[in-house]
Amino acid sequence: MNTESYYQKVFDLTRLIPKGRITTYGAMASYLALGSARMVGWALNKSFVGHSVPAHRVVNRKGELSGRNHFPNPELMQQLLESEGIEVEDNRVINFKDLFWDPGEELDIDL
DNA sequence: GGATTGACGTCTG
DNA sequence: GCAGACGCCAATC
Repeated sequence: MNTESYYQKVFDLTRLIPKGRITTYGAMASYLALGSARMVGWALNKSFVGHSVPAHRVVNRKGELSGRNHFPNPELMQQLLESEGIEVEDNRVINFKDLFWDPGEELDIDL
């Protein structure tokens, strides 16, 4: 059973995001049955406190780097995404729909 | 203890 | 199709 807090699940799921892929708050919230995408954002906000989580791979429904402002450096998030081969323009992921990773398809990594 | 905010999403107009 | 309002649940002030 999961004695961990709901954000612990978010941390784990966020770490499972394959490199070069991104996901949305709503997808994670739906998969983890949190009830609201805001809970995911809340969890990731604490993720920086003693938790190394690739939160830069998590964007909103619009593929927008909404949380970049909460990073140590706003440009860090975009830089990390570009470093993984993700194209980012105007704080938004270009091939967002193509790079979108669904929590239920975590086995669809490779290729 | 109450009110507001918060890395969002969906519905209605 | 775009804009605005409401809803979610938890944490912080």
